[in-house]
Amino acid sequence: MPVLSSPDTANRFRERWLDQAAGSGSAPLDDSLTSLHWLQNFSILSADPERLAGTGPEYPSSQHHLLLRRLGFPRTGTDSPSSPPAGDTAAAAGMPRYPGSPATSGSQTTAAPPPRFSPLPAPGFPVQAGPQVEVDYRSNPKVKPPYSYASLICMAMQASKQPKVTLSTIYSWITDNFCYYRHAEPSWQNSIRHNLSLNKCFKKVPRQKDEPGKGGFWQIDPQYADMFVNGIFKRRRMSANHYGGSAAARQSKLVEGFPSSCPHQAGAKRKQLSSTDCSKLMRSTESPLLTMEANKADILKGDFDLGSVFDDVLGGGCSTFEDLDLNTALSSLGCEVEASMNGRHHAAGLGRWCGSVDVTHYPSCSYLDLSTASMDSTVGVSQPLQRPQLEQDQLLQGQHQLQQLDESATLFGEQPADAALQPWEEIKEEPQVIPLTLDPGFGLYEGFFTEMQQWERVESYL
DNA sequence: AGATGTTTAGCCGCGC
DNA sequence: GCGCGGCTAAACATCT
Repeated sequence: MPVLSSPDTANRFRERWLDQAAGSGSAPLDDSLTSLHWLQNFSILSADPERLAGTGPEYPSSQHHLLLRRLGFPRTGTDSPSSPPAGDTAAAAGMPRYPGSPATSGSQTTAAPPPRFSPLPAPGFPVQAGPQVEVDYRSNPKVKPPYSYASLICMAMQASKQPKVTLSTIYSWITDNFCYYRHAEPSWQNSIRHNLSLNKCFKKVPRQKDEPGKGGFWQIDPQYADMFVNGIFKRRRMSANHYGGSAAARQSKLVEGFPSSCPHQAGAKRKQLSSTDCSKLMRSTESPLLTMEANKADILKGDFDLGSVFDDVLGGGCSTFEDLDLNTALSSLGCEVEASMNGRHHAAGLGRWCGSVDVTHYPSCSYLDLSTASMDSTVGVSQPLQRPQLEQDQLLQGQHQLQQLDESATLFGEQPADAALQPWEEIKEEPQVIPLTLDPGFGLYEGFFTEMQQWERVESYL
C-alpha cells in the first residue's frame, strides 16, 4: 500500500479534513477529469434487473474489459477458484488457471496465457516474457474468471443499484459479464446458491408477501461488508506480524467478529463442531444486532479505531500512513455517492472501483458506487428521489471525489518500483479492514454515509 | 416442474 | 502437517 510518509501530509490532511468537517466548501471541479460518461457505457449497467432480460446492449468486449478494469476490478489471485471449473473450462483447454494453478488436465496442451486483468503475474505464477496478454472475461468463454463466487456475488450486488438483489439477478449479472458462465455447466449456480446460503456475509431478505416473484432477496450483510475489499471477498488469514499485537489475539478477534470463522465454515468444520451444532450456534447468534452488540465492545475498544489512528497519524505517533490503509478503509465503508443526473437514475453500476493506481500495480481500489438507490434505499423501503438539486450537488461531489481519488491515486502511484513486486501485500492486510458496526438493514447507506463520506474524502484532503 | 434455499460431504491449494 | 478458504457435487426441502 502506498504510503504517505510526511508529517506535512498528515497536517495537510488534518487541515483540509477538519476544514471540510467545519463546513467549508468544496474545491472547484474539473469536469474534464471527472467525466463519468464512460461509466454509462459500462456493461455492468446490465445488472439492472430491468435490463437483465438479455436485451441490453452489448458493448464491445474490449470496451467492456477496459471499463471493467477501469472500474478497478482487480484480479485477485487468492480468490481464484481453486477447483476445476465446471463446463468448458480453462483447465480443459489446457490453460493454466490463475494463480499458479497449472491446468490439471494435460489432455490438451493449447498454450495460453493465464487469465489476468493485470499484466503482473501472481506470486508463484511464472513470469512470462513478452507482451502481456489480458483476458476479456466478457467474451472469452474458456477462461474462468479469477474471482471467487463470493466476489462475483459481491460484484453483482454492488453493480446492482438495488440494495438487495435476487438470485436470478446475480445469475444474470454474472452471465452477462462473464462469458465463461454463459457456457459453463449450470452447476456454478448451485455454487452460487451454496455460497449465498453458507457465507455469513450474505444475508437473505425475505420477499414481502405482496411482492411477486420467486425466492427472496440477498444483500451483503453490512456487518461483514468489510470482508469485501475492492469488491473482492477477503477472508484470508492475516500475516503473523502484520499488526503490532499478536496474530493470535487478532485471530481471536477475527473469530469473534466474524462468525464465518466458525468451524463449520472453516476447514475444521468436520473436525470440531458438527455442522449442525455450528449452524445452530451461528443461527442462535445470527442476529446482526446481537452480534453487533457483542462485537461493539471490541470494535469500540479499538480493533480499528479510526480516531486513534488519526491521533497517531496526526500526532506523529505514526510516522507514516502505512498503517492506515485508506483505500481499504474506504472500501470497507462501501463508499457510495449519490449521483443521478437530471432526475434520471442511472442503472446499476454507476460507480467505480476506484483508486486504480496503475495497471502495472495491483491497485488498492475502493468501490465508489454512484448509484442513487444504494444510498437512499433501505430494506423494504423504496424512497424515490425527487431532489434534483441535491442530486446534482451530490453528483458533483461524487465526481469531485472521484477526481480527488484519481489524484491521490497518482500520488500513491509514486511508490517505489519494488512495490509492484509485491502486489499481494495488500491482501495480507485485509484483516485490518474495519469491522463495521452498521445498521444491519442496509441503513448503512444512510446512517453510515455521513461518516463514510468523510472517509471517502480522506484522500481528497491530502 | 422448476426455481430457490439449505445442508452435508469431500477435494484441493495455500498459508502458517 | 494442519487449518483454512474455496470449490464441486449432491440430496433434500420449500416455494411459486
